[in-house]
Amino acid sequence: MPELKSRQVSQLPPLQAIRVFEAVARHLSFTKAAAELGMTQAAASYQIKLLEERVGAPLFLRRPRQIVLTEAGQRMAPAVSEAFALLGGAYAAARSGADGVLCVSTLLTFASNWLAQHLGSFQVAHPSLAVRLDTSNRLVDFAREDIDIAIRSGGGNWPGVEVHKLFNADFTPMLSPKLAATIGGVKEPADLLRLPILDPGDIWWRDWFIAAGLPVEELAKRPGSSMGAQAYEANAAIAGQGVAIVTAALFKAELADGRLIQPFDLVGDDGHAYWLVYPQARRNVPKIRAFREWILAEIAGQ
Amino acid sequence: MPELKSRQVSQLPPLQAIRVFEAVARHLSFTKAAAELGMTQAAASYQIKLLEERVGAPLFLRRPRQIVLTEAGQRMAPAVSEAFALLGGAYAAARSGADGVLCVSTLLTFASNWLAQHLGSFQVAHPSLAVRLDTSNRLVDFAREDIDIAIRSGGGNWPGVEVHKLFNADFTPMLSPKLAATIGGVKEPADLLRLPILDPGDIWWRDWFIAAGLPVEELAKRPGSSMGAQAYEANAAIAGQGVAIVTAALFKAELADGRLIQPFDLVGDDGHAYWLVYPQARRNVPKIRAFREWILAEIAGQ
DNA sequence: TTCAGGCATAAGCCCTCCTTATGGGCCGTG
DNA sequence: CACGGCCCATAAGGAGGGCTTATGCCTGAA
Repeated sequence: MPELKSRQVSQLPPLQAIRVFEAVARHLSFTKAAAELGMTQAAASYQIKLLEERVGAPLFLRRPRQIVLTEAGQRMAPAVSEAFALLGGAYAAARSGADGVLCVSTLLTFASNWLAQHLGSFQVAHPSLAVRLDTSNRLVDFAREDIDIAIRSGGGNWPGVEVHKLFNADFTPMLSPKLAATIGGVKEPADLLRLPILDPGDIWWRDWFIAAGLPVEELAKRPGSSMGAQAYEANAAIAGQGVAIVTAALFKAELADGRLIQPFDLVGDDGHAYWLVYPQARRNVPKIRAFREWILAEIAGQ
Repeated sequence: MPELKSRQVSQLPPLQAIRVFEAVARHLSFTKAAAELGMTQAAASYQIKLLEERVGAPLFLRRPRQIVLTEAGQRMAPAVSEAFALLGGAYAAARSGADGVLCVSTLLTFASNWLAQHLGSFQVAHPSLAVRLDTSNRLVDFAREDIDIAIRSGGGNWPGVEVHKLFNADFTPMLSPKLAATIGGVKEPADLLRLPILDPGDIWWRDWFIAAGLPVEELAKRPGSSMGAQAYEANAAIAGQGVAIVTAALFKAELADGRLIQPFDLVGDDGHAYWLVYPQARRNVPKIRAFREWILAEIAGQ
């Protein structure tokens, strides 16, 4: 589409030439401007000549020891300088601004039970980085959502993204000590059958029942009601409403202070895990690197 | 100097990519922006990808039927648009501004005796063009002075410039009728010897004396005092102070109304002429073309 | 289900733009 | 007054950026 091109070219200045012009106008020297721009004096001369032909008038007067702006050049220089300052500012803002806010997409339970307790140390380590949490159970698509990094659970084989395993998504029943006491304590898996089971339709219950040698049919009999997130079911369990099956690693605090107890060492594991995920192409972006290094160290150290 | 280059590149955005970004951000469409810029959709996609890598963050979210700006993109877009508006304005101003003022370097006599009487018709024909006269006898150097077009006298063979002959710089004696009357009229060349001669050192006098068969030695006897411009000597002649040797074409008005008379048809001609001169490279600049066409027509028509 | 619209990607080529090399003009200096 | 230095212009040549063409994928509409 040559006609379009020519139209375009005629109404917009050649940008590289303008960049050179700006520098030359500032230094009033081809040589110095070229040095600033990291090119040779000849290149600067070439670009200015190009621009002068485009504008249709000389922009500089070549005097013996120096150059000065022509009338046309004087008209152009201030606005051009201002425009470049704007561009530089916008660019820097986008760069640092992008570095200044980290958007983390995370699963609800991970956010409330792990991030909430650990994020403080990240913010201490990176005071200039603001973290914006985006809680969602969807599998985030980095091309479609404004997300820098995500916590996902699953098999870990997603294309186009870098993944780091945080911990296995194992699962084991948990309940409040008070509820356990109502039946004189939970000693063996079968004791659970005497208690309400939260979200009995969860595949995890089935797996765990099988592993524990309990009859799976019992699950089907129960009223099924899922709350959609481990954190909610754990809260229900803490409130004494039943037994939840959750990932132990996410409830260390509750286990430690006795709000929940884990009656059996037996944990189920379907091979799923919690993963840190981000686009491969962005692995070296500072804020992403910072978050990755922090979370991996934090997980390893706890 | 690779280190300079890399420094530079890291602190200034890639301009072509930014230009594309601006268009894409405006249209929220790669395809439309590419069309506006006169390139293919693939090229736009390529440039945006490049810029996103440079910025370190995606600038657009690719949604099914459209794209939207990311946070980083939103931060960048307004300033970038503004910067381009500035650049466009500056460029246009330089272009049209340059078209709006025509700087003419002219010889003093030509200015006062020809341009002053004719320029009006040029300004009527080109009301948007302001003419700035720069009177000087120096041979103007277009590279060093802010001059668009010049009137010169001389042989007409200057390198690098376009020349058009206006009229021959011939020369012939002129004097006021009153002065002629003091010796009973000037009938033949020898009569001049009885009158004061203005700037007898002028080479033109010598040439004309030879052509007229007068003794050249007479000239050397006279007190030499040059006024440096034909117009001044002509004024002296009009005032009756002596005989001047000037170019007839420049004094048509004075001859017509009788302030001056040209006693002899004999004119000298050393091959010099008055020329219109401008840089070859700028022959198609509108204002230069306009002035050239006007002055040639004016000269031819009078 | 098919079609159309829109973006991404790969391969390849052209042309821009930069470099090196050289020359000219002007200044200061010995 | 000649010489060297500074600065810009110009020519020739080469490398790589950036564009095009071609193709694929995805999604929403008919």
